[in-house]
Amino acid sequence: MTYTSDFPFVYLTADVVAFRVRPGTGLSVLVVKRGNAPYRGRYAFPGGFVGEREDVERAARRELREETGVRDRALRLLEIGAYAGPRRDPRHRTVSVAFLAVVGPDTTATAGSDAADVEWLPVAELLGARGRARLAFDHEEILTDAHLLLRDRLESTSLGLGLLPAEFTVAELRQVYEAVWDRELDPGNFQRKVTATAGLLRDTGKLSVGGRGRPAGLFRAGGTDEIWPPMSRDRDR
Amino acid sequence: MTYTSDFPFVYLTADVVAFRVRPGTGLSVLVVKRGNAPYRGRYAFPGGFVGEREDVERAARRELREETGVRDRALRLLEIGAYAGPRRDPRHRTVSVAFLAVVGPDTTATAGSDAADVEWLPVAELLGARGRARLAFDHEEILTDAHLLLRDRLESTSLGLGLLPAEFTVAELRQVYEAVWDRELDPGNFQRKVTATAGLLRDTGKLSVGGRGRPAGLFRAGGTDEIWPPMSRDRDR
DNA sequence: ACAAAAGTGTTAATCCTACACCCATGA
DNA sequence: TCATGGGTGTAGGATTAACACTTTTGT
Repeated sequence: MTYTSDFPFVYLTADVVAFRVRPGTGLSVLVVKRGNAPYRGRYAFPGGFVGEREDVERAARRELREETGVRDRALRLLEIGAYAGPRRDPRHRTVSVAFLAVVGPDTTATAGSDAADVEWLPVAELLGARGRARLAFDHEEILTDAHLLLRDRLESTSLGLGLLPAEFTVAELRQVYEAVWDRELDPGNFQRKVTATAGLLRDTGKLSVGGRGRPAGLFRAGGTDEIWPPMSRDRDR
Repeated sequence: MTYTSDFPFVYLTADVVAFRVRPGTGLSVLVVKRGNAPYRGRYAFPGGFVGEREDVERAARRELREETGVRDRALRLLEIGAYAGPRRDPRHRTVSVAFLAVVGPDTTATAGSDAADVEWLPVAELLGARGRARLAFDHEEILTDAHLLLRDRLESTSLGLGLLPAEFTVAELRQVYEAVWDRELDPGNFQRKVTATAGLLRDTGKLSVGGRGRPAGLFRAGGTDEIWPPMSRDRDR
């Protein structure tokens, strides 16, 4: 059908910047290789038009589900911001509301119905000096903002727990922080900090198996979202 | 003219939540009384359509200028978020990008060209139990978000300085914090904190005149935006 | 036994809070 | 002189950073 309007209008899309952390590859982000112009061959974040009566966050959640199969209702999306520059899409003025998502290390990319290449790419590759011009549209700016938001939220919220399986050790949680902050943390102090923050972690009583050294306790998310006082709080980053 | 589209589209508007602090009335926000349906008689934030080739932030700046005369290029707008619910405007789907602005205490509301009532209303009146249903659309939610953002930014940035004249005393800055946080602060500790934060304030060498008690030093913004370690950092709020 | 990783103890530095106290002005 | 607010001094508490040290496992 054709829509008509007496005023200038824009298209509305929802984009998702989904982060994942794996021991080997560190912090990665989910991208789709574009098969068509504009920006053919470059990477873009999963996203698409918001349905006529659809909520923007719901659209973002739908995009994430289509590319990863993640349908966790508890998964929270954080709004990064609105990207609305008049020339950001050469075809038509488009406003994208971008959301940040964190998923577990076992989340894989499932090729979308349009047979596009869906990949997890390390953030360092995309934002480093060598990685420039690999992202489509203004998605490099979106990634920069998303990365900053992720780093910031790890300080004072439990967002980092979303990057782990349901049960995890304190060392795994520390490695998540080290990957996101690109910085080593003192194991002892980290241990004390997260276990002393009331409600952040729940001890399962179980111990991890395998691995070198003394077995570690297994924890689950404790339900509290706020970390107070915040983690880190250093100004060298 | 008439615009046509093969896809569903939305209107794009920019809204400004401008805050002001005055000794008597505390923290207030700039609103426009609506003269037409929908929500006739309720208050809305200054805002309007973004021009076809206009940047959203520029549109917000234009709206603020039209209602207050403020044309300060240095005035920074902080994005609060995008408001895009499918039913937030009963006439047509409209996406509003809302910005936070802080202006000096002498900024007055200038009636717009559409002769609408432009007023500064205390935030407490609009968000308190008695003030419910005085704002149009989803502007109560926007105000809540703006208020939270303002309170948060005062902790770690120099944003509060925007609520003062070019030259001010430490006590005036403290009163700004007290108005925004709705909480009394220890004058001595506040003095030490803001003067010890490198680059935050610049001492003019001049002293305030009039007023009771010992004259206070007059300061200007020092240029640094970051306050580290942050102000306040208490969890009683 | 040794290496490796988990987890605890300890100390010193930093920063904030509370509040005492002196300073400089108007009434 | 007294009240008022500006500004500094100081002691105690909370939190962190650095690192030593013990615990518990695999090799």
